[in-house]
Amino acid sequence: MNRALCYYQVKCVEVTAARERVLAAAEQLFSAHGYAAVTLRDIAEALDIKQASLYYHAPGGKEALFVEVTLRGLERHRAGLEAALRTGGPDLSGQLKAAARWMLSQPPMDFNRMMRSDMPAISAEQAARIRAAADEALLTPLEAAFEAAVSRPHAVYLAGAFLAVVSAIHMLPEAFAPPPREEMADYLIDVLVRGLAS
Amino acid sequence: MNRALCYYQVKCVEVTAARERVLAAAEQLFSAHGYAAVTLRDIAEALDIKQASLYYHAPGGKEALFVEVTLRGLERHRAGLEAALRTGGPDLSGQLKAAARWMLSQPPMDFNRMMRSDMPAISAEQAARIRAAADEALLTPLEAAFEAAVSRPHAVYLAGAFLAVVSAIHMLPEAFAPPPREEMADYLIDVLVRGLAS
DNA sequence: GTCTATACACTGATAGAC
DNA sequence: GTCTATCAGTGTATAGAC
Repeated sequence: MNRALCYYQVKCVEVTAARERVLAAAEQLFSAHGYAAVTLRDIAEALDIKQASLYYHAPGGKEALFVEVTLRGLERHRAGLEAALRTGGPDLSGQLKAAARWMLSQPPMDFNRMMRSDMPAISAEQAARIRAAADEALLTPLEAAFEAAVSRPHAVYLAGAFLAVVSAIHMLPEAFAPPPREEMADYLIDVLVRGLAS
Repeated sequence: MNRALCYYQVKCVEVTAARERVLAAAEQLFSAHGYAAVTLRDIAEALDIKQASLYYHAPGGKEALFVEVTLRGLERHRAGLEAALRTGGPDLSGQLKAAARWMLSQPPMDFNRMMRSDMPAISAEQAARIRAAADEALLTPLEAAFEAAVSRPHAVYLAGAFLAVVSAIHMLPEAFAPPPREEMADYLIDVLVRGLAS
């Protein structure tokens, strides 16, 4: 992407490495606080550069930067989530625990906030792209896993509930999460699979 | 509150009624899109007045307005949630379904976004007040209900998971929620209580 | 690649007329 | 109660030096 900036291989390495720092900082801040709450100065400050310098790496401006890192993050989520579900073992419980571990290893994504606060703030076309990517990256693979494991209608509800709970665990403030978040997730997955009374 | 504005009873009625409109519009917008994403002009536009006119009803400005409607909303949630849990019947399932119905009847609150995006944008003291109110209004009553019904550790995890799922259902875009949200909530509560295999 | 300087729009907030 | 007018501060974005 944006290979136009890279004329020689040796140069390209440097360019993409520097650009990576920008994208990573932007992704971290956007995913943590949302599009409206994060300013370009916040991102620049995290990189210890000035706001205007961001335009060298992200000539498209704030919205394009947000869309790029969000789509990138969703694509990474899709790949990691599908891999986790595939390698999590034959039973649903193990698959879900692997999926939760994967999600907890990534920068937290607040899908509710993305849909209700971030999407209305950007152009309709870009919002539609992100919506579709989020659907394919998160809901679809989880829905398939539930569908394959339990004979129940509305597997998509279960996928959505799973996503909501894991996201909520991920976004707990540090003060509220002294036990590892993975343990919380495992605990709640056991409840989901076996029921409260077990 | 702010009774200083009311000198006569007859005047007071008008004042509080007009003020109510402002608070309701502010609460709706803030709770839907978050503190940073909503401008005073957005609120004024929803009321069909000019931005400066808001300062008659909310002399404290944007942050004070946000804190007031948020605390008000949380207090309403606390009262309604406790009532629902009390009147939901003897079994946990009925209590949770009543609680979900209550929450779905209210303007949706995105607690994750509140904690991660809205709180950092306001003063630390006000943020602490809201955090404490949210804890007491939502987590505490639900935790007590789980604790009373099932002999399990970590009832607070279950309370948090319940909140996350109901909030997520509440915030689904209309396009994704043709079946009544109450049915989704009931479905997922049944899964929670009885387990996936049932 | 990063900087300074700056243009321009938007936002929160105040003052004062009606 | 609501308005117009206005201001300072902030945010995005561009131009150009180094």
